[in-house]
Amino acid sequence: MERKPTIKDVAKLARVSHTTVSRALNDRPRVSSRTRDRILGVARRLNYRPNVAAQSLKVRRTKTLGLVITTIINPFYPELAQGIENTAREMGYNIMLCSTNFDIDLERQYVEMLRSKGVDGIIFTSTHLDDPNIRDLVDEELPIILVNRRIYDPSVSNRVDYVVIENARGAYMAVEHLIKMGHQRIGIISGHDQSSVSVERLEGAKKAFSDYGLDFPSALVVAGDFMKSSGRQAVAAFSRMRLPPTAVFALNDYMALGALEGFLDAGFRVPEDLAIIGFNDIEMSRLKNIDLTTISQKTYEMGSIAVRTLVEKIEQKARGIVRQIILEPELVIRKSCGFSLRGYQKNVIKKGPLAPI
Amino acid sequence: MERKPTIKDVAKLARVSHTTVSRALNDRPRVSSRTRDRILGVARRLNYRPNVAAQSLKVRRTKTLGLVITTIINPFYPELAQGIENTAREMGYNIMLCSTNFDIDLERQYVEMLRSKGVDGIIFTSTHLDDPNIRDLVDEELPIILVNRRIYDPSVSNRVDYVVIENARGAYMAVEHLIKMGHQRIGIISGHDQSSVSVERLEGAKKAFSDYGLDFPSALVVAGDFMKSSGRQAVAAFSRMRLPPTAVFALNDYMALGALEGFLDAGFRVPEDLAIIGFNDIEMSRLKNIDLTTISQKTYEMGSIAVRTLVEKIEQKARGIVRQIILEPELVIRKSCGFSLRGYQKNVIKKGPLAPI
DNA sequence: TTGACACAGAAAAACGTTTGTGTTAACGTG
DNA sequence: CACGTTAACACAAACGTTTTTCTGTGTCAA
Repeated sequence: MERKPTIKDVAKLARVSHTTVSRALNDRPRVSSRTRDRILGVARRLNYRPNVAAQSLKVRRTKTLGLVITTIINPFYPELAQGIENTAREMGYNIMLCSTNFDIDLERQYVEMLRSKGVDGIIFTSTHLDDPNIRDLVDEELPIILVNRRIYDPSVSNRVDYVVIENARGAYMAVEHLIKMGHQRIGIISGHDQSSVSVERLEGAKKAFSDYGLDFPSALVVAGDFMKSSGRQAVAAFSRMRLPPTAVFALNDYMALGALEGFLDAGFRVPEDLAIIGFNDIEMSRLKNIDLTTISQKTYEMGSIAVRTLVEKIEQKARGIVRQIILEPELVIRKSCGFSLRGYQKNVIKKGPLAPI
Repeated sequence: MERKPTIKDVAKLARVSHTTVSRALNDRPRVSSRTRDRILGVARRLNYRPNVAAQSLKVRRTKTLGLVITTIINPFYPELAQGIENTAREMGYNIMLCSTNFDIDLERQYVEMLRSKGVDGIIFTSTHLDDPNIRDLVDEELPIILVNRRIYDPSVSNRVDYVVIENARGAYMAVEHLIKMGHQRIGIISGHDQSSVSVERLEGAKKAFSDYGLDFPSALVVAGDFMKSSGRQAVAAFSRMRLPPTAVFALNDYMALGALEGFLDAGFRVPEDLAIIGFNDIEMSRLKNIDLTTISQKTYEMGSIAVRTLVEKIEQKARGIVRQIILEPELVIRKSCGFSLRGYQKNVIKKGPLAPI
């Protein structure tokens, strides 16, 4: 296997210095169009491709972005990843995929790898509430953007870009929907407690209860971890309660689907015996025969926006400006809460929040 | 933001030459353990991290693998990607994610990018039957491995590594199951015709029909593209037929689920009125209330094996040896074919293949 | 006719590593 | 005690680019 042609090989054949070749290739001024064409011709003929390692050693950028996620198995992420990858490609960047499996130490290792490999920026979807890895990155001014989750650490939280959904509002809508359907004993399956998503959705839920004059049912909150199996396990916990819930809000769809399975296995009918609502609107939830009522967000868009924002920062156009983008959630009513069964009107008309939202 | 520390900064503080630092860092012989420790200490103190661009410029490897897939949206891929990513990390490699959206020209662009970035090897899951990009790569002896799909081009097919499932056998099992359940008019939703997966599953299906003394129902074959929506569209095609099928074999689960939706929408009951079987056993198929009967394969394993095989090749341990690995499919009986409803025995006992398989 | 000035191009330095070749000093060994 | 060996390290070249600085050649106005 003969060596790959370098810029010098091109130079030799085109009878110019390698400097000139570099200029021609990069469309820089000081080359006549005649020589430029000649050089380009030779380059094509040799099938020349620049050595990116050498380039980035010199210009200190790699046109590569790191993407740090927890696990691509969680069906929320593929759509996000697709939005990220497509947009990155359009903008001339590649994506380095890193999955941390929820392990903050693995996250640290990955961050080190990414920095060592000289990525131009990092997209985080695995942020912990006070993630030390992110704190370091912010301090060192490597461009990063947080997606879906954000960081609360006050020393960095207002210096870092992010794009998230308005989780509190989405959760509010979810719980409100259940309340309007006539439920009072609403179980909640929470998520990983180091995730802002969990905190904010819980907070939104609380506000809904309070606005409707109900006590927050702390006893009905079961800990989950955003994965399907934990939804299933939550069902076991619910069924051991003296007064089990009549409806369940799972902080994400994946757990909601696990819960759905659990309830069906336990002989419940959904929505007749029990209502379930989730959050995210992943593809599974949309399946006929599943038809999970949920809060949707523009996941693909979120990824796409994240990349555009990050690249703007990298390419200096937005240095110094902090961009924190919050997207709108939307209630998607399907069948898992019995809306069509019971009729919205009957239960609702007389039930508005006690105070305006 | 002050410059990142280089090997020379470490050298200066440790009062040795940068050569010695390099040796110490890479655990090479010619350094006394006393100086090694001193150097390591300084490196840690400075938070030194090697510049991978410079390294790979010198040693011509990047410890990075390219992963080329069609689209991560197809739920078959996340599990595969997870297997690939986890194993790669364990072996010290990073993954560069590229999704081609089924566009062979985009695939070419990606391959160029990957080569330019100097990846040590590429994992392909988007292979076309006679993929010119792969042909080129094989000719240039860049280590690659094909996953899930393989290439037929005789000039390369026996020079390239791959790990696939025995598609023909799996499809055989699927069709056999339907035949044993008493079906004769079996519709088939095919996949992308440039994919070996499609060809081989079709072939396996044919053999099943022939072994059981049935004609291959060419008229009942509808073209799909492995995506869910095409499964749905296939239903429309089926329902326009004079003699519609009583059972459907979709070449993958994703299309099977689309078909399932289509049939349910059209008022069919599954499995009572119509049986559906898929291929891949993606997570969606396992959902309660979906319960798609299908052919399963060890997807995560497949990714993991692919990486291990590729890395072996890269690290010279297996240069020259061609490794073509074929995994076993397995029939997973759930509810979409009515097995439990009708009872296997009743229909089957007297129906064996006419000739031994 | 002579500077001034573009212009096209070359030469050389630099990016941060790794590695082959020197160089020195200490240490045996006969 | 002279000589070879080894350990421990330094020097310098090299990897393939980009970029700054330098050089030569026309061209044009004064």
